[in-house]
Amino acid sequence: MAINAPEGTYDMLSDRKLFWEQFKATARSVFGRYGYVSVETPVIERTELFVRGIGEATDVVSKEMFTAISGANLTKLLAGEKLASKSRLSLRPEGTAGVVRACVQHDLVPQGAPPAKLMYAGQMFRAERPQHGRQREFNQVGIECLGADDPTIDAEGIIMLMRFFAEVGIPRESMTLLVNSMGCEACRPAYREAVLSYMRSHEDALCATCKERMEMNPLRAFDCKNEACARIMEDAPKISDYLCEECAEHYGRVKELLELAGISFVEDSRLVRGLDYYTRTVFEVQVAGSDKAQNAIGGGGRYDKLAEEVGGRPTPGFGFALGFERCANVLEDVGHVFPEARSCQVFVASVADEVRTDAFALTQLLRDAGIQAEEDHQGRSLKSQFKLADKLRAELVVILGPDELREGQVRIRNMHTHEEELIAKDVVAGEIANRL
RNA sequence: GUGGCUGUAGUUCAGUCGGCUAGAAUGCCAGAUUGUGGCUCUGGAGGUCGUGGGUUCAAGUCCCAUCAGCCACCCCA
Repeated sequence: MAINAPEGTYDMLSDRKLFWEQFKATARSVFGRYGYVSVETPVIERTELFVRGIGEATDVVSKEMFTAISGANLTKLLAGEKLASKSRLSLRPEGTAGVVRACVQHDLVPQGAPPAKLMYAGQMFRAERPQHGRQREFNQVGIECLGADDPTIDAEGIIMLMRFFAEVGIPRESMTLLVNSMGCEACRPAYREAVLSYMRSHEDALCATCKERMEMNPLRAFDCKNEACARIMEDAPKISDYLCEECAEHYGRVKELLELAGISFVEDSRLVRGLDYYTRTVFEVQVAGSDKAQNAIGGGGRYDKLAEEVGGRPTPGFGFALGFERCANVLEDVGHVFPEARSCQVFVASVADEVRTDAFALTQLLRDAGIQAEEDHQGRSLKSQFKLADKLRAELVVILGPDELREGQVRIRNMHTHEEELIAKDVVAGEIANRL
């Protein structure tokens, strides 16, 4: 019985893999200009980290995490025994918690230090039913900046995200940047109360799920796609009216800096991120004109309380994540030409079996000279070897024939111009390198 | 987790009311006089009909289960 890849996962085959590598390289290049350096944290973390960091009540933690259980512990668990805290592991559903954990663990932001600017790229896992733009295993690129609460961090972060999208080829006009401020621990409670009492006064018209989340997290009602709820929430209290002086100033400065940089954005007071750790700035980049449900290709914000939440000293933070697969979907929609993995610059063709050993030796020689070279491994006819070279999109074919070899020469054919020339065998590597 | 649609050569798809050896296109392979690719022509190979049960004289076709895909809800990048 053939076994295929699990639900919601996919094999990244050569062309896709090449694009992913280029995508990451572009990220390193763009983010590197802003001082961000690459790190890699474990794909598994202690479940506790996500519960405390992201929030127990969030959907991501309460129903979308993959829990990892090592061999013997599974038996324990099935027998009804409890696992030691250190054995409770989960596949990461997002990247921020792990990076912040690493910052705290290695004290990357000691007293008086400049902010730590880190980027990462890798798989994330969420146990959801897959659909367009949503996989159970997917790839994200993200950044985290810890140790500075200055609005310039937020602004430059958003700017560089937009620069990155532009650089990978997503047209600016197809993207909408939404920004909002969620306030801080000083001003959010009052706002939360205001929304709650507003919702209570309209409780009858709200959908069932919104009624449910009223007590748990009323702000989430802003995300509801139910039309009646959306209409009601339209007139709900606005966070902007409740921000404390510091938060209002911070938010105002972020917007000012974005405008200064010529980044257009839309203020959206309904934008509330689903992860508990966000404070102050939140933002999301949506793709316009998409009839698909998942239209957010990147998002993030400020999380000034997260480091404390995972046991560190108070350290302000800012970060965002962007979805690789979602970006690829958008690029497909706009007709982007994706790179194709190529494995052969030069093909070494044998005219007769007696020269196969020479062909083998020459192929190795070319590879040692740094040239991507390939030969026939299936005893194909010369004609078929040319067809193969054509399919591999070789630029040059070296033709080894008994006649030429007797003269110490080989023939080189340019596959684009069809021109052929004779070259002395002992200088062939150099001559070929010159022609590539 | 809930719901809808789908699963037939490598790929995209036909396959009637359940009925003979499951087809096409494309791709692949081999030829079209001497040692040369793309175009054309000719020929060839390639199918556990997702998987496992069931109904039937007979199942790609009907039923059940299961796996996977697509899409939506929920939620998120």
